[in-house]
Amino acid sequence: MRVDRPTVASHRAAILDAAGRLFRRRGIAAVPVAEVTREAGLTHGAFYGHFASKDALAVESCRTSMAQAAERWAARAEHGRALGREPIAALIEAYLTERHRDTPEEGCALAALGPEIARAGPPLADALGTGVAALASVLEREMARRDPTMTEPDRARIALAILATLTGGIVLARACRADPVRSRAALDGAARLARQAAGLPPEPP
Amino acid sequence: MRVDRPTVASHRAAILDAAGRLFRRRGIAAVPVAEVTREAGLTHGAFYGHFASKDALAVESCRTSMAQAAERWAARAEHGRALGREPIAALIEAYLTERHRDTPEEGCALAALGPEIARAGPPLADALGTGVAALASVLEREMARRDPTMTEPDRARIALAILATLTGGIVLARACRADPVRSRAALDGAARLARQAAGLPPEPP
DNA sequence: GTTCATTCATGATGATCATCATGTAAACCA
DNA sequence: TGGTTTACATGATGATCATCATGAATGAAC
Repeated sequence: MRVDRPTVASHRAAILDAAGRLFRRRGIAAVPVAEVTREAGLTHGAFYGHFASKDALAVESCRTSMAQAAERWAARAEHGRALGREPIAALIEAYLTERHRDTPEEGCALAALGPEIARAGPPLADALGTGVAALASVLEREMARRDPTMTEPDRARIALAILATLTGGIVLARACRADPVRSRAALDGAARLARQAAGLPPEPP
Repeated sequence: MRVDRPTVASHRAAILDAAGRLFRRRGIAAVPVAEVTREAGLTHGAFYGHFASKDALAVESCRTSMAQAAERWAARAEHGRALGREPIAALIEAYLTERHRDTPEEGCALAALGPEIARAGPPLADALGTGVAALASVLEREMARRDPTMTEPDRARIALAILATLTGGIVLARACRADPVRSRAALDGAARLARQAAGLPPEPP
């Protein structure tokens, strides 16, 4: 049963989308190819017509997840600015939420899969590195806009520090999920510190 | 071939030690039981005399890795103080190093396995949660010592913020390992921010 | 409309593992 | 010291997967 071209494209997109969600929720190694295709409305046999291997899917999935995250960040910063909100503060608040902690399948791939992907070989690990650069550059751009006198290395360092605190905040909040008070405090503490790094007042307005 | 009691204990310890290193280096799912026992100088058949299952080993391994880390932190803080160094500053500097980034098998289990373990069921995830509490309490103790007027929730929040930045700093540095300059900047930026969170001067003395 | 290429479903195949079964030799104990 | 228990090695077993092979059905190109 052959299908028309747009349908083929939608099948590929569905596989990629299902993989993005399943991988972030359960880890790449823990998700069988057959489950990804089932979630996409296909059977396992259809898979290798779209991707060369599970590894290739992981690379592509990492790439798109991270690229989408960078776009979302840029859009959220812009949206915040349009509402008179400090863009970086808007990003921080949107990131360090209980919702993000509890729905990794819709969240940041760096926080959900960072260690697993970083352990992988060059093609996959490089995709993550590229994604990290994209996220950092969103933060750097916003900082440059606010304080054009800051040197580029300083901007980079601070952007990465914010990114580390955001990622670590979610990882930590998930790690102590069984203790809701502590988990909540991890989100709050990380958010305050990230605001501090960005030179913003400690309290959300 | 039976072995005497002390040898049995040393075999169990060797399995636990090998598991701790292999799991942190490659991830729990990626390491076969047979490899753990081989690394411990035994064969796969010996395993189930010591642990009920691979899952049980993972729980025990997480427990001991985190407990050892908490002891190491406490000792390092003490050692720093003995040398006239600010204890939290000493912890931060020891944590955010290229060596830690490059040798996960000797490093922090939270940074190496946090997401993978947090996804797991209660017995394993709870072990991580307990470990996080232990690490946080080392930081809280030091902060209480420096500023006894601080409220307990504030201490907890700041301790978790520091922990998030440390963990995130290593995760991030590993994620962009292919770009040495950026990776180094992630370590430096996270270290500065962590010092700031602790109320210390930005520059290492 | 006919032919050809292609997409998907079904059903292998072979590898990798976790776990279990069995035998053996040595430690423990009476 | 002799009988019993036990820790370990070897060698299944069965499950889970990634990947491949085949065939049917249908879009696409002429």
